[in-house]
Parts: sequence; C-alpha cells; structure tokens
Amino acid sequence: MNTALGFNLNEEEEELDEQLADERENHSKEELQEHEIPKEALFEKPLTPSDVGKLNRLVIPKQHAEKYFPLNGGDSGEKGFLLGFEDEVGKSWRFRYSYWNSSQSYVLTKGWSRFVKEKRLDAGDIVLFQRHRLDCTRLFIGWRRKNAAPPASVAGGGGGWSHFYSGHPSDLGTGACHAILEIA
Amino acid sequence: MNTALGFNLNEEEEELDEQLADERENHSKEELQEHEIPKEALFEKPLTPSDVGKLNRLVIPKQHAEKYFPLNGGDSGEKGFLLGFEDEVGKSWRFRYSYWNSSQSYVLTKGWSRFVKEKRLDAGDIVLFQRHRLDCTRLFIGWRRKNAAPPASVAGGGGGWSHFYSGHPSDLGTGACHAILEIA
DNA sequence: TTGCAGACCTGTATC
DNA sequence: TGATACAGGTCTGCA
Repeated sequence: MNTALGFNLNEEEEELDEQLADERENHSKEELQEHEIPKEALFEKPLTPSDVGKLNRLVIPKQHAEKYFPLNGGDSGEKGFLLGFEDEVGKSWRFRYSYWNSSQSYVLTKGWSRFVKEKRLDAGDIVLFQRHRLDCTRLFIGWRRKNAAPPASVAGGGGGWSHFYSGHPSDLGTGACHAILEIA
Repeated sequence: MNTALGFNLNEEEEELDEQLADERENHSKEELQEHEIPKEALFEKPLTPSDVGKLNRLVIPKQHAEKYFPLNGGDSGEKGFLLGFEDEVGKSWRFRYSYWNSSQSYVLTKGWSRFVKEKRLDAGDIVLFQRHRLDCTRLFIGWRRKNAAPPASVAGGGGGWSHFYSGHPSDLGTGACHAILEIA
C-alpha cells in the first residue's frame, strides 16, 4: 500500500491541487500550461460509446496501462488507486484506477464521468495522456474533438491541447522521464 | 463493541423466543402478540424495488436510522452490528446494520433477503419497526401488503400487524421508552 | 458455479 | 444555488 512515486492519494484532502494550481500566475491557465510546461505524450485513445456512456469508466488499453501506469501485481485488486492529472487549464482531476479481473481490463472509474461531462466528450473524441518531462509524478490529461483537424486548429474549437499531437508519433514516450510510474 | 441496551446478540441461541411463545396459550401466535405485547411504533417504510430486489439490502431513511438506531460515530464504519427483531409470530430475525460512507446511507444487509423471501415482500409493501413499550431492548419488525386497507383487514391476508397502524401517527415513538438505543 | 454479502459509485430529486 | 438523501447500479471475495 505505497506508491513508488507518491500517487496513492487518500480519499480525503480533496480540492487541494486545484487551489495550488490557481495560485500560480496571471496568464490564462491555458496559455500558461501550453507554453511553460514541458510535456511528453504517453498515449491517446479514441473514446468508445461505452467510455462516454453510463458505464462511468474509461478502459485503458492494456499495452499502455501496463507500460505507463503499472499496478504491482499482488495488490491490483485492492482498494483501488487514485491517479491525479492536470487538464489544459491546470485543473486537477483525480480518477480511481484499477484492474478488473472480470474483464481483464484496466479502467478509470470514479471521477471519469465528471470529466466526460465537463469536457462534453463524445464517442470518437480523443483523450490524450501526457506527463511532465522532468517530473514524472505530474500527469496531464487532454482531449480533442473527433473532427478537429490535428495540425491546423490551434485556438479553434478543438479542445485541450488539440495541437499537442502535431509532433511526430515517434516522439511518444521519450524524454528524460525514464522512470516508470509504479503503483501499489 | 457493546450495546448500551444489550442489543449485540450472538449468532447462537436460536429458536428460544418461538418456543416461549408456544407455551403461552391456545391462541394463534399472531393474536397472542397482538394482545399481550405493548409495542410502540417507531417508523415504517414502503419498500422500493431495490429493497426487495437482488441488492439484498434495505435502506433505512437516515432520519429514522439516526433517531432509533444510532451508530456511535467513531465506530460506524466498523465491522457492522447486528440488530435483533421479533416478527408477528415471535420468530427472531437478526440483520446486519451498518452505514455506507459511499452513499451516506444506513442499511440492513445480511439476513434481509431471507426476510423478504419468507414474507414474500414486494415493492410497495410496507415494513414496520416497533419496540416494546417498557423493554427498549426488544425490537419488532412487521409488514403489511401495499393493498391492505390499513384499518379493516385484521385477520385478512394483510400481513404482520397490518392493523397496527390504525392508531394516530402522532403516537409514533412515544411511550415509556425514552432511552435511545445506542449501538457500538 | 452460483448467489450472497459487502463495499463502492452516481444520477436524480429534493431541500 | 449547493448540499444531501437515496434508488439503483457496479465489482469482488467468499461460501
């Protein structure tokens, strides 16, 4: 019951990260995040109807889950773990992350439906997972609309970091953060 | 782990009350209970589909739970407590009673589905909670069909104490039992 | 294997 | 409006 990198947040201490994020600067948060935080892409997932429906969960493709958010075998089925992310405006999101034996799947459950609702995500939209290039404990979650042209729409109605992926796919998962996030 | 009024029954000592009731008279047990045990109504609840469905639990409205079956704060989330009741034929029923933090609800769990099955309770039927007027440690659980006319059906297919509530609602929770049942 | 028990979660209604 | 109650739902361990 310990995260290698301090991710096993308790259910208490709620809105803390949110407040911290608020205290940073006077820029629009979006600008700030876009220009000042060095991030590397981990993976992205096009949302299925179930991911945005009433099941209130996001299935994380096993390959990515085991690479970037590995649960240490023995305790996987335990209480569940919280993964904290920052979104495009610096807002903190915390999701329960666990492995479902019944479906052999890694899922984000608690908190996910709120994210879907606030961002108005729909099937086909894409969620992006990133982390800080230097501080591997800082994770970021972004998204873009399914119809947003990947390169052109920088400030258009695209979404959070919709232009983030104008880089090369080969750039995924590189950078100084070689340490693997270990949970449990 | 002690009830202020001796409610922490053990799993043993089964059919005792039933045998005692048998030794009393030649009346039907139902009649016997009706006429000889001074009870006061605590509250009643119309059963929801969930209360009688496969969730195997009865949600007890918070107002009533906290008034009549208060769990001492600190230990509420503990192992759970047993509440013992007698039904309309003197049969003893024991239910696990606990508080669910996630839904902020008081529930009867273990044992409840057996009661539902034996009494053939359905959504809309009403369960009645009473206690002995003088001996606050004796709790009673009754029920009546949703379509049973409250006053008239004394011996009809009504159910356990279906006519109990022909009294005034203002009579609820009165009597000599002023001590509050304290659990944990 | 199935069902129960326990814990957890969420949308809706309501205050 | 924000907070609360709870009906209805989920998954998991266990018997």
